[in-house]
Amino acid sequence: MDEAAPQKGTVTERAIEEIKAMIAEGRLEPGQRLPTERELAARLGISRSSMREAIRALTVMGVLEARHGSGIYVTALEAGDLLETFGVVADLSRGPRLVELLEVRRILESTATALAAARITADQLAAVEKHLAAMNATDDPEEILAHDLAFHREIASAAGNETMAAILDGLSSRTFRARVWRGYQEEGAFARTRREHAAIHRALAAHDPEAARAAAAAHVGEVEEWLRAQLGG
Amino acid sequence: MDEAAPQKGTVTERAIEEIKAMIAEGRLEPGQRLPTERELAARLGISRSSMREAIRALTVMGVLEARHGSGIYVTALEAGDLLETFGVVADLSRGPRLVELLEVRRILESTATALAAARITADQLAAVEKHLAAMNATDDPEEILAHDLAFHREIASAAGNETMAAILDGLSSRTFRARVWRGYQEEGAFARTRREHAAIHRALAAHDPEAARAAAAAHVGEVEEWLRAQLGG
DNA sequence: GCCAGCCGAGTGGTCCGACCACTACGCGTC
DNA sequence: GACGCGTAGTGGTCGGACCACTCGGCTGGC
Repeated sequence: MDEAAPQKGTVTERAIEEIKAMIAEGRLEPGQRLPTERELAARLGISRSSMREAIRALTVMGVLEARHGSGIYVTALEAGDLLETFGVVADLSRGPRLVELLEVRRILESTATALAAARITADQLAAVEKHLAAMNATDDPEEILAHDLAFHREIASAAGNETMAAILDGLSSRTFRARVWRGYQEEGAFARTRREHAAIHRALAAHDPEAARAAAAAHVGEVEEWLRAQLGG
Repeated sequence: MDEAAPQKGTVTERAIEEIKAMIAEGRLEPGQRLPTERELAARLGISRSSMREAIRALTVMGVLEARHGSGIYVTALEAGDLLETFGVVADLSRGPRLVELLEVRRILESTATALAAARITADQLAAVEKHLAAMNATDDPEEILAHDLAFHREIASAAGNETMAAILDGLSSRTFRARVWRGYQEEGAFARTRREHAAIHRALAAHDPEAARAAAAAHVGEVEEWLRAQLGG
């Protein structure tokens, strides 16, 4: 019938492209359920094993979601779904690449904080303050890190760009920060971090974008410079 | 013997984490060859099928590279390898998400262009000019788009941050731009785009970071505003 | 002695069929 | 009417078989 398959690349890659195209062209809507693995495989004329590999790849990328016993669904395709893999990049980057990543974070974080200063609501500001207080009230590094992350996430969210917030979240992923912090805290940078956070909060409360941008840039730049020095000598 | 497996999640997910951990902890170096699929599967006590799904997922993410008949290798783990999936995000984003993505691009592109203005060498500037000239010398939309992409990639590269360049490359991926351009060009924005590119080039040649930042921000912002208007009404 | 070509072992790529684990829905029971 | 059980159907896992390709060593001729 339709043996026009050009045979480009592996069959699994073709399957991946096929499903991506279905979504991009609107043949599959976010949240919609896909045909079963067995039918998808039959439809493309490939084995279920190959189709499963394609589905797994898209699942890991956050495009699809497989529910055991129920079916395969397209995710909401929101920023958070698709940008989760960004954390992997941060986890596997090393050396000079890590500094570059931190530079990207500095650029985005400073802009996001500036935007947040202009737009933040009272409720959002209260949430920021909650994490700031919790961060200063404990000595458990684990807990401090968690509230630190939430602190910045809340700010990024207040900037009104969920995509940017998701990227920043990935750039500040757990292992990434933990790795850098390990040696950083030992140099008494603890107090400095606390001061920087206070400065950021002050700028947000005053709705001062320029001050917020400067404070955020300095905050990230601090770590950036330290890391650069570590690599240099 | 060692039945301490906590059984969290699917076996494939565990395999993915296992391999990622091997790389993150330095047990696997960039470029190094992995054991065979069959051995990896045996080592983790899972079937080859499941292991293949894990490998496929990591391959798509740009962490691993499978060479038929030869073996599986860790990629160089350079920015380009890992951030290739970023293009998928751009391809699948729609509506408000697309505007947010463009906003992120505006922020990064303007900063990258400003950095490039300060650091660009004569050779790099010549490369930029080459694409600019080629872009203005043809009417083929396909070719224009290609040179447009190369124009910006060259600039991002001159900024000295390969990670940022890779991200911008993903944000400007083929289908992403083609999709937006389709309707954009019809409104006579062609001449305006050409003027904006000229302004960017002028700022680069003059080594004027502030002018470069403004020109790049305006260039991206132009498309951003148009897209925002499309969605609004 | 050297080089070209062949060839086989080993690798990833694909397929098949079976079974397990879980979910969802309907039917029967209370 | 609500509850609970059973069953059909789904994704998850497994094992084995075969194909397509790569690469190194071997063989043969020059």
